Parts: sequence; structure tokens; C-alpha cells
Amino acid sequence: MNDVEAGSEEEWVKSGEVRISDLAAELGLTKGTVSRALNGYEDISKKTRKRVMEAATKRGYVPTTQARRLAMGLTETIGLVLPPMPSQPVNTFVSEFINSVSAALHLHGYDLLVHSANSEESEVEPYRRLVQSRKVDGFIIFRTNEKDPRVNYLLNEGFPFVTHGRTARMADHDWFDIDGEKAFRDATSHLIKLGHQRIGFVGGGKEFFSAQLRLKGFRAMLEESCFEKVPSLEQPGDLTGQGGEIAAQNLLKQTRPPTAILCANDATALGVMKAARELGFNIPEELSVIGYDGIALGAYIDPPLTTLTFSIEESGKEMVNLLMRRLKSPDLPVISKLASAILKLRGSEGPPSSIQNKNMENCL
Amino acid sequence: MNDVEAGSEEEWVKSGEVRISDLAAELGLTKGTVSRALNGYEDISKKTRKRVMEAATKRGYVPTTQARRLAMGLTETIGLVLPPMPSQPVNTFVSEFINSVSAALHLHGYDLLVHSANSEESEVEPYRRLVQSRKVDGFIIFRTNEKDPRVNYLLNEGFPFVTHGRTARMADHDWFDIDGEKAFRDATSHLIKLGHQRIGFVGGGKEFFSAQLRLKGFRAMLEESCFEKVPSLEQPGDLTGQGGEIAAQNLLKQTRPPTAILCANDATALGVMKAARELGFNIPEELSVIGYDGIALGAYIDPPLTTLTFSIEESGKEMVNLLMRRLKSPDLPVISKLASAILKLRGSEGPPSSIQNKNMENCL
DNA sequence: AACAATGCCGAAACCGGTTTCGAAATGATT
DNA sequence: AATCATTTCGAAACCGGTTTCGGCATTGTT
Repeated sequence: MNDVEAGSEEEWVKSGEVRISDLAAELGLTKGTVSRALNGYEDISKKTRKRVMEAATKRGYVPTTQARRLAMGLTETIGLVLPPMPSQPVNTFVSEFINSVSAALHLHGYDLLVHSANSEESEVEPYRRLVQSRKVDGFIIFRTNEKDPRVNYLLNEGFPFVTHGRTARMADHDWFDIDGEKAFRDATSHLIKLGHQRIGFVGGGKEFFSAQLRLKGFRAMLEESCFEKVPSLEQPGDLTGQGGEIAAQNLLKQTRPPTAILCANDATALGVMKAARELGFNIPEELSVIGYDGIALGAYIDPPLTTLTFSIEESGKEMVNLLMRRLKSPDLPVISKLASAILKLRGSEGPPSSIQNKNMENCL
Repeated sequence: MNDVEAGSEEEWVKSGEVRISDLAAELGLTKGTVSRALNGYEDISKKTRKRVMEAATKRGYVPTTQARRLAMGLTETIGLVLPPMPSQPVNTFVSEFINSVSAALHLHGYDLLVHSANSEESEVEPYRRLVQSRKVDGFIIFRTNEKDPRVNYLLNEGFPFVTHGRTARMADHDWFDIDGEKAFRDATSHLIKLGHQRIGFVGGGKEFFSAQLRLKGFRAMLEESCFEKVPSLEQPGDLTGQGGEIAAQNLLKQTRPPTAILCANDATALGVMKAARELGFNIPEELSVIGYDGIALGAYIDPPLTTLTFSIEESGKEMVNLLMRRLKSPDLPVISKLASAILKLRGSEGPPSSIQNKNMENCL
């Protein structure tokens, strides 16, 4: 049923042409009274309130947002600054994240202002501008670095925000994060149980705190399982496909290449798989690969990418909850929320082709 | 160089604490004069203007956006409503698009308001709300349908907008689009030159105008090349990976399956490739596959996906240009811009394994 | 020196709401 | 019936800017 057509019934009133003063004049009231009637003040008689409400709906009155915001001294808008995107293979996270954040904000009557970062200027510049011009009441920050200038700026300014991911100053601000450490313990454990003895890891740069935590989980599980440390099996990356390719080449050209590679994210894993193919490694028979992010597309490649996945929708919701709490009561102690990722087996991992020596039992 | 640290120099002034009235009082002027001085009015002496400007920068004065907007009667904000995303495999387009639109808007002093569509309510509801509450001055619409309720609503309302993609009412509104018809003529031509005799096509639903245009280009090139029409080689899809899988099964299980399949987008192509693998078709030896969208990830799969690609950044820029023009002069005639996609060969297509009969020359 | 033309700025209205304060009307109490 | 408490609404200030209009001071003209 298409309810929007040529649209010419009786006296068609263009949306938003009626102001509160019009309504007041029509009802023989002052705009102050009309405002209070509509906003549920107690000092308005039931009869008057009803009259006002009915007139408002009949005339299609909707308060002008700008005026309301000016009067109330708030913007009801949250800012989200997109970090510069160096043509990453998979940005599916971003759009889904924006979508979930926007939806969650909407439930609270807030809007989402999306700003793009200009890679030529300082990272904090967009934040500074938005704060100074008072365009937003708070920020949603994602893809945090350990030392994050954005976080420092906003903390210093006393401006509300929530991060997706932890920072060095995580004790000073609200944050939401996925427990990447536990996730990689799980994934590593899974590979060990499959019989892998040499497991590689491709991380992100040191600046990505979350990638560091994933590395930490990887190491912890290896140590728990009495694996000896092999530094050459830990390769840095940059969370892109290209970085994954380079790292995989470094790993697979070794005399004793790993039989499995854990990747700090799915983009990296795709690069790793590409490099592995080019070097003649069959996946998963000769090389197991596990990613992190759970991008839907991973299910469509060959073999489908086993990955650690989490709910982006939940992330958005939780972050908005934290932020709304902060906006309501700026002086509450900081809180945080840690959600867990689950290992989604899809086929890019399996037992190693030749289990050289089953010495994993001598632990304990 | 981290310029944001503990930040305590002399008298640190919190951003945005100074109002225009403060500035005026400090200078012994009225706020009207200060406002005109800052906004370049001609009736301000050079001396005074300089004084005002210097005081403004020294005190870090930035006008409060809400107040300015209310006074000037515009929002300087453009709305972008995300269509409901049924967990599509590849939404990379969306985030890149948002990024480029946001950047382009910023050059004109405009902000981007991103709104998510609630799948439970009517498609136009978010637009209606944004219009009525006067939160935006115009819209960017993408993923248009041939009969598009959003377009109808906004046209009826006389509200400015630009679409990415054409509609049945394309003569009545500004639009930007990629020439999908030409793109698919090119791709089809490429396959024909490679020697393919039976070419399949997996489209989108009838509601996707752009997918229909791609089909049109496909058909046109076949006809030009004197191919006979084979309806069973044209399969409907839904622009998702799953749709591609189903369509591919329908195509490949035929007694004489096609040796190449053109897909209306990359997500579909991924589904097609997945189904082909499962049915034992080697790509590209036994089946060529070509997609559309140019998602970066296509370069990482095996074989890398040949696709029709275009510049999302250019799309965003052009659309913003069209919209800004419309906002400045609402009564100008509608204009449109058609950009072209280019065929990016990556490896998922090649000559058919057995060139059954070379009868393509008998055309002309 | 008288007068018109500019240059420059103050005063005030305005944008469209919200919120505080006080007064009038009503109802309850003694 | 006089007093007090309550309900209900009007009046006005306010949010922080922009823009129009008018007047004073200065300069230019004859």
C-alpha cells in the first residue's frame, strides 16, 4: 500500500508550517502554556491539556528541533568520527556499527552525527570542532589506540564519550570492549586440541590496543599448554589484507612453517589465505587459518573462514547505554562492559596433516 | 607530537564557554556589531573588525551552532537514512559512501545526520520525522527502487534531495547514477570476445531499478551480437549472497549450463562462486564469473573476482554538488549525472574450456 | 558655512521554543 | 464569611545568535 501519492486531499498542510505560536493563538492560550501542556507539566488542567494535544495532532504540529535545543541547552546529538579509511578490504563493521548505534540512539531521542576525518589534519581536530561549536553532547569512539589523543582531549575537556575498545586511560572513561584476550585463548586452545604444535600469530600494530590483547591471550594459552616461545611465529601486521599477506610470507617461508595461523582480524586472515595459496599451502589441510571479526562474507570464500565473532548490534546498544547514563549523571563513577566473542567454525581450520610428535601431554 | 596532554597552561579556558555577548561586553560593542564584524558585513570599520577578530580568536570564540541555525532558519545538515540491512554479506559500499558524502558535505559547512531505518515501520517514516522536526535541509538517498515511496514523499513535500540511482520519476528530481547499462554491455562484450556462447545473468529483484538497467545492458549486447534469447539463462536474485547461490544452482543444473555468469553485484557473485564450487565447477576454467561493485575484498578470494568498479568517492562528491546546487537555487531545472563503471579484470573470467561452435561471426 | 552623502555602530526585533515566577481563580477550612 | 491552600494559566525572561533600521559622526561638495 503506497500511502504517499499525488497527495491532494482537502486542505493539504505542508509539514512543519505550524509554529507553537500559531497553535497558542488558535487556542487562545500563550505559547508557554501550550509548551507545558505538550511536555507534561503538572500545572495544566486535564481539560486544557486535552484541547492542546488534540489541536497539535490535528494541525500536525511538531516542535522545531533547533529552537528546542537552543532553549534547553543541549543538542540531543552524538558524534561519531570515522577514522581515515585506507581502503581496507572489509569495512563491513563500520556500516553495521553505525546502523546499530544510530538505532539505539534513536530510542533515546538522540541523533547521530557522522563526521569524516581528514587525514591531513590532526586526529583530534574534528572532535575539537564539534565540541567548540557545540554540535554534539557526546561521542562514540571506536578503533581506539592504547595512547589515544582523542581520548586525552575529551577527558581533558570533560566531555562525555564512550569508547569501543580499551585505552591506556581506561580507568578514567567508560568503555565497551570485546574480550579479545579470552577469544584468542579459546581459539588457540582449539588449535592445540586439534593437534597443532606450531601456531603462528599475525597481529596489528602496537598502537592497536585490542590487537595487543589478542596477542596476550594467544601467548597465555601457549604458555599454559607448555609451548615454548618462538618469537619468529609472532608477526606484526596492520589489520589490513596486505599486512596479512606480508606477514604470512614471513611465516610460511620459514624452514619450519607453522601449521596454523591466528589472525588479529578477518581482513588480515584474507591476506594470509591469499599468500598461503600463492605459496602452495592447502587450507585447511596444510594450514589452518582463523580470523577475528565474523564478517559475513567469510562464509562465502573457499574454504569458509573460521573466525571469532560477536554481536555488533549488542556493541552499539551497550555503548549507547553507557553514554546515556553518562549524559544523565556526569559524575557517576566510570564503568565498563566486556562482551565475549565466540568461535565460529566454518572450515578454514582442521587438524595438521602430520602430527609430528605428540608431546603436548607432558604438561602438568 | 602529542599536542593534547595534561593541558594546564596559565588560565586554561574550557572550549566554548565564551558567548557573543561576553565578547561584545569585553569590547564595548553590542552583539549585533560583533556578529556583523565576524560575518564580513561591509558596514564595519576595518579597525573595529580587526579588534573583534583578534578578540574572538584570542578568547577562542566559536558561535553556538544551534543558535545560529535557529536565527538563520536552516540546519546546515543533510540526512542519510540507512535502509534496513538484512545482514548482507558486503556492506562495504555503505561505509565508504557515508565517508565520502560526509567529507564532501564538510567542505560546504554541512553536517551529515545518519538515521537508521526501523524495518517495522514504513520506509518513509524516518524521512517524514526528519522533515517535520526540521532536523535537515535535504537528503541523500541511495539504493533507489523504481517506484520509490521516499522519492514520492519528498517530491510531494517539495523537499530537496538527490538520489544515487534512478527512479521512475527521475525526470522530476536530481540524481546521480552509474551507467550500469553500459557497464554490462562492456562486460557481456568482454565475455563474448572470450568466446562464450552461453552467458547467464543473475539480477536483482524487479524493485531494484539499477539491476534492471544492468539486465537491459546485458540483453542489448547479446542482441547486438546476434545471440538468441534464452530466458532460462536469466535468473532473478536479490543482491545477496544467498540469492546468488540459489540462482547459480538454477543455472548450473541445467542440461546445458552457461559457461559464464554475470552478476548484478559482487555479493551475488560470491554466492554464485560458492554454489559453483559446491557443484564442482572450476572457476574460471569451467565457469567465468563477473560481479559489479568493485569491493576491495574481491581481490582476496580465489580466484580474485573480476568486477565492474566505480569510484565511490566521486559518487559522494557529485551527489553533494548536486544537492548543494539545489539548496542554493531550489527552482533550477533538475539535472543528473551519469558516471561510468570500468571492468576490472582480476581472474574469475577467461575463455570457455570448450569452444563448441564459433558461430558468432555470422552476425552482420 | 550650510548641506548632502557616507561610514559606522547601537538598538531592537526576531528565530521558536522552554522555564520561572507571580497572579488570578478556584476550592477547602474554620 | 474570612482565610488559606491549590490549581491553573499569563507574562516575561531566556537560550545565543542574525539582521533590519535608524541615528550620529564624519567626510565631501559647492
